[in-house]
Amino acid sequence: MQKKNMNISESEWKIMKVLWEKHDLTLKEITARLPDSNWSYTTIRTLVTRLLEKGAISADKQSGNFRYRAAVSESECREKETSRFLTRVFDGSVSMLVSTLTKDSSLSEEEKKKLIDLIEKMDS
Amino acid sequence: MQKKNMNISESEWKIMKVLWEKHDLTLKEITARLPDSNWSYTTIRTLVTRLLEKGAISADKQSGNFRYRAAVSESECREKETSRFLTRVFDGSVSMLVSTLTKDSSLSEEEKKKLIDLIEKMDS
DNA sequence: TAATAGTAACTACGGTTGTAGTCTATTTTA
DNA sequence: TAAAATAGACTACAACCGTAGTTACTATTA
Repeated sequence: MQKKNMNISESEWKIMKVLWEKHDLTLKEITARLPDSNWSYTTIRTLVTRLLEKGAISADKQSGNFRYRAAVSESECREKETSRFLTRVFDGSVSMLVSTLTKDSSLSEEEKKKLIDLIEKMDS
Repeated sequence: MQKKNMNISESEWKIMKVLWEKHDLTLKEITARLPDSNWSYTTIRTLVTRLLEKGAISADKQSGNFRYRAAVSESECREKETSRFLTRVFDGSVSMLVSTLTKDSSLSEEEKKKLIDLIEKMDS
């Protein structure tokens, strides 16, 4: 509905990820794609309902059961979340964020290469 | 108290930032350093109390009023938040995050330079 | 058609967060 | 010393979040 400044909670993000990967899924299919969550069926339903209320996803019942699909794009949500996060934690300073990222020991060599690649391309 | 997996909310972050910048402040001094917030005195007090309960800050009353100081470091909090954020939004992929950052048009030339600098130094 | 099972809707409930008021104790000032 | 200001403790309350149960509807199957 509103779509502006919508807030997707941590649990809801997991649902969104499923629907970004593949859309027009039924609740059952969503559930099947969340094997690592120990959520009950009703919990997943509640999350889906809340996302519907927020306008983050839409429901469509052509035949049989409702099929749900993301109504907002992954990149859009990522950008918004990143922006909020950046402001809250790093006062909007990208370089401080990246500085923290590079300090993180869990950064693999491969990731580092990708990073460098990205930055190099960005400047061109 | 607990210190592990403590969650600092958006509003609470603003308090923490003040106390990271300068410690041993009284409530009044904290308030004075939050000119952009329209919080009432009691709101700030509530936030400070909650941070105390969470163990994120400590209070000390040597003489006169309580003086508050951060009990957790800024870098520690930033790392934790970054890690949580990265997992939630980017499935832990640093390169996807950086990719999103570089797409952000609000990135200044100066920031870009800093970024490149950071990455170059990181690899050495 | 009646029982069963799956789906959707409604309800629940404690914890967190944003935001702030009131009451009480202490300190300062007239 | 009495009044006023200040600080701290306790209380409030709605929205949001994590998690899930119960009820009602619908479709399938015996």
